[in-house]
Amino acid sequence: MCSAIRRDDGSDLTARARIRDAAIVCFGRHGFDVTVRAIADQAEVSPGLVIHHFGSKAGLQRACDDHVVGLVGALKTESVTAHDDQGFLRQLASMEEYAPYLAYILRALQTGGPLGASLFERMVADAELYLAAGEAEGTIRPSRDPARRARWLVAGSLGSILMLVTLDQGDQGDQGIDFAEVFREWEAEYMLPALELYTEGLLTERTLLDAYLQHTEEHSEEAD
Amino acid sequence: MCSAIRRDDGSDLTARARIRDAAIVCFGRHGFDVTVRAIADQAEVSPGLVIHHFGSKAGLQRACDDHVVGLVGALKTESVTAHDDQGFLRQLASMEEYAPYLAYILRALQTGGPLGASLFERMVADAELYLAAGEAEGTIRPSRDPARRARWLVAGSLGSILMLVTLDQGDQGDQGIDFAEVFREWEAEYMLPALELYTEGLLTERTLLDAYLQHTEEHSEEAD
DNA sequence: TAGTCTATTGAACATGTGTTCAGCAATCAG
DNA sequence: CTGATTGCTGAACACATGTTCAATAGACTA
Repeated sequence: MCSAIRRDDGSDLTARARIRDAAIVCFGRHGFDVTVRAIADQAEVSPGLVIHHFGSKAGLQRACDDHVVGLVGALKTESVTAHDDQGFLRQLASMEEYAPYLAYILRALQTGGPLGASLFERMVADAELYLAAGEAEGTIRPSRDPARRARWLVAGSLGSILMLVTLDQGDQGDQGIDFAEVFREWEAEYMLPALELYTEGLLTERTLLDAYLQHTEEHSEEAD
Repeated sequence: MCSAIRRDDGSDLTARARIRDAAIVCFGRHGFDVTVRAIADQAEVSPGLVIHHFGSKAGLQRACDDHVVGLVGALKTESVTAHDDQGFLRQLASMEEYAPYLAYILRALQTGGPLGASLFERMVADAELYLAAGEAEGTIRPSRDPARRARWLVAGSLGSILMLVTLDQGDQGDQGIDFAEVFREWEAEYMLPALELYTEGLLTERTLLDAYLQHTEEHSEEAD
């Protein structure tokens, strides 16, 4: 019935699971335009079987999305981390075996679509919680609009990582990117300016902020 | 010889130029996977002529890249703007007729490749100049590493815009995105948290920054 | 051992896409 | 008007890719 047979190469996964995992690897490495045949090769399986199990390439991608969100949910609940706004991605990057999932997630964020959007919203919500906690214990400055600040921070740090990965590495030949290495490099390059900005700010005067606050205040009065 | 004939619809461009412009529009709207047939339709021209003029689809994209960098260079020299780190993109967005080029540029940044990388470096260089000028006149705080700060700021703001555009809008049907509108929305959403962060910072204590500075100092001593 | 069932194959099909090429029409020289 | 040059067409070709399906192999039941 179920062919979860132990195989010669040591893997003991159902063919269905093997195909899904191979697809996650391929999608992450080469983007969502990889051919079904390439995925089938990676899974050491015929192209027909891929369709047989998932109905279509779109169905396969949906299965991958579902598997990834499930995995992300498990990771989140099991470890109450979220130590900073990139904590979750960092956690993934630190574990060698999760590299394919990280690549898949970054690809989803880069491409857009429902998975990317939902993951983004999730990270925004986490960041908001974390910032609120920091604010409560006095390490984070209060904001006039905490929700938007959280979105802005996540979009900025996530977008910057994505941008740097995209511009630096080309297609990287045929092997995946070492994301642990990427995060190390990112830290070496940008930890200093980020901390500088976060503790000391960028502007010496309040004029721009005050002008903006006054400007919006006037507009909200007009709306009354 | 040159068939720059005035046409019925009012355009007086060479077919070559018309194809190039159509390609920029299509690449920007739908990404670099658009078919040459779609481009040919947009240019009201046969698919064969596209290849005849540019040799291949890759050649066409190269021509588009060249045209865009030329246009960017012209814009930069003619107006000595760069009023903030996104000044250049904003300038493009403010001019209705440049919308296709803006879309093309964002697509190039999102996809990676030589054009995206070179544009990014260009913006980093501009931001560095602008920040140095602000530092000289006292409105911008000095940094321990101005070059990296400029990169970090550009990657963050550019990446965030790209991220928001990507996640919000799907393929947007068949018409392009109104980038002037996008920037307006972006401003309404994130101007406040950005200004807050830039003037007041995020952290209340210097402990993280000081710890990092001490940590790197120790490491540089080890290197001696 | 024979039979059945199901996971799996791999060749074939339909479609989409980049590219080619023989020919057409329009312009211009004589 | 004739001939020629040239920009241009659109049908055809080669190939890649998602998908189908008849045939196969391998495991389990009796």
